Amino acid sequence: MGCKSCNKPITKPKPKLRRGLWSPDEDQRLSNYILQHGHGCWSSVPTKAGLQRHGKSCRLRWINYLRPGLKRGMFTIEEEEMIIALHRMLGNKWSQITQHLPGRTDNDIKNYWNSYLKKKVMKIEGLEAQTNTSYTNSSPETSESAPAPKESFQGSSSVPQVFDCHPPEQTHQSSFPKLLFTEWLSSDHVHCQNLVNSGEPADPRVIPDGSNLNDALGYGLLLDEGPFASEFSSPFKFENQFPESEFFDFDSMGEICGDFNMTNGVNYL
DNA sequence: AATAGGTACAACCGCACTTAA
DNA sequence: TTTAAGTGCGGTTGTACCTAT
Repeated sequence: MGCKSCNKPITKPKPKLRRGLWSPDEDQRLSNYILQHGHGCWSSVPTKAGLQRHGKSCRLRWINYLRPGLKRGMFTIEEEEMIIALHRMLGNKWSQITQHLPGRTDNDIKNYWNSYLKKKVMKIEGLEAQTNTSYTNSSPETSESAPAPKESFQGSSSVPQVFDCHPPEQTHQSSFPKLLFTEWLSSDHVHCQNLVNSGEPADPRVIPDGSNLNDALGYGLLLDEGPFASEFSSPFKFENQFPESEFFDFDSMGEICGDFNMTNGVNYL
């Protein structure tokens, strides 16, 4: 069978294909080709771009490294918190988590999680387990092996999706102050610096050491009160947790992510 | 200075899904 | 309906770099 998009039969891959790290020259070739012609059928890209690589390898290189608009460098506190929160809800659905972090790739996020965030979350949860034994739902395996929730997201984010969260009674057992996710993020410009610089949250709603968002999302603290509770109309919803009118709005997260564009001077596709 | 261990990042592998013939 | 190729995704591995001993 031929390639769907280029309508040409694809010859079997050449036996001599390069592997391993990409050279600057290869990057340049691939980048030039795709910017001029688009990728079209990935399997034909290497040939047309003059590369001795698998189409799959080209695709990965483009998506994870060469694609315009990628954000390089350290993750911000906001991104970190968002990854933790999303991972708690979605599990290892990196592609879905990536949709809410413009400029980051699933590979970036996956690597960051595996190398750093996972340990951080485990540490936080370990502390929580020590200090508050009532948080039994915060099991380490949730973040460790992170199987996707039974009703986890399937398909694209444009399709209405339902979160399967913890039972609502937990909401009222927590000693932590209640905090809207978007509300918390809206104050990020303030509290993040406070957290980092002073070690004490300026906002009493914010819990130090990055645990506030985890707890808020993990124990159903979000959206049951607060100034923005009535403004949400997103398809995202904690089905078993909130009244009909109270939704968890990822569109708002997207707007917040928009700040990244501005602050980093990066244009995203 | 040498080296072992840890970390971060890039790339590959294999599976599942989609789609066209 | 079947089959084969393309594509996407998550898991894993390889490697360069850093740090502690």
